Amino acid sequence: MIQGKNTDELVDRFRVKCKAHGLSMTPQRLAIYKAMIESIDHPSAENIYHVVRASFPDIALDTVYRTLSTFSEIGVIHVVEGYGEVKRYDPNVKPHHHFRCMCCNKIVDLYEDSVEKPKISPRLKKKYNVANVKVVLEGACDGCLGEK
Amino acid sequence: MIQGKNTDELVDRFRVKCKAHGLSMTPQRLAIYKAMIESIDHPSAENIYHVVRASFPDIALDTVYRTLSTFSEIGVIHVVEGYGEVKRYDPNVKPHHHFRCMCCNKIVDLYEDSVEKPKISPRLKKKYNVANVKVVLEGACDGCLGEK
DNA sequence: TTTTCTGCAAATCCTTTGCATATCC
DNA sequence: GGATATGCAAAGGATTTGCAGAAAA
Repeated sequence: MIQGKNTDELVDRFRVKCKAHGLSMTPQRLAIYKAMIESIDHPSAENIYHVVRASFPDIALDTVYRTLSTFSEIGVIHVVEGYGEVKRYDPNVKPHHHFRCMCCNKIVDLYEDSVEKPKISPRLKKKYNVANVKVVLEGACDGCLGEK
Repeated sequence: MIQGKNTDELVDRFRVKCKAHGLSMTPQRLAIYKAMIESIDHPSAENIYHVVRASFPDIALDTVYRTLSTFSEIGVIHVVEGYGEVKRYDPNVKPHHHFRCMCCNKIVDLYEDSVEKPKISPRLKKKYNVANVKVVLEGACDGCLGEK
């Protein structure tokens, strides 16, 4: 559950946002959204499918995929870890950060002098045995802006 | 090319690291590694495959996959963006950060009070039209540590 | 000569798509 | 009633695997 929110408030906002984007409110969509906000971990499409099947035995997995994709398009949810991109490799094994162009997916190395490592509380560092910290700036590169 | 490095130095270290891990030095592996360090952007397996085919017309794509996977296991390269994981979704659209357990892939939301946003130079912010900054702490969660 | 790699082909896994029917507004 | 969403089935793309022959130590 999201910090400092309750289900009803979230569902209300969800309805408003769907309407604003001209999306029909179907029981499947509502069930999928509710399953999302009641999830503990950050679920996959398959996870949500299994949860929603309890109330909708006939729902299809591809409906879940389609619906989650729609939701992320209208900003009701976000995709984390695994953007559907192919694997990319980096020969640079020294600590550094990345910029990623949201438009063409170019990735650029950034070094400590331009991006300062975020400060993490010692409590957190210990709690999660933090081995490394990744910072990714997302934006648009020159090439992509030039095209517009 | 990696900041402040030259090819020979990198290749030497590569040879040492392979030997240390008991890996044979094959011409394919050398060609793949060289293609990696000479790459501009962070290449995919397919990208590397196309480059290496210029000198090794018979190399198979799965060899490239296998080799890159081996390289990342011995720490010669890293995987960036797209860890081969399934897509995961987040119902929390407020700005926040993540912890990811490298062992079980659990993802936990972290808020501003425990992870301070990294400072980014205005030059960089402008250059890349930075829309958002993602911070991911990687480590091991309690559950995974307990198992050992 | 023994172990380790490679290429080939096939398999697997995740996700998307086309289409007819059902549902929403 | 017209537009939109769903379920079904099949396709698509990325990555992995089993295996036999080839190359490395």
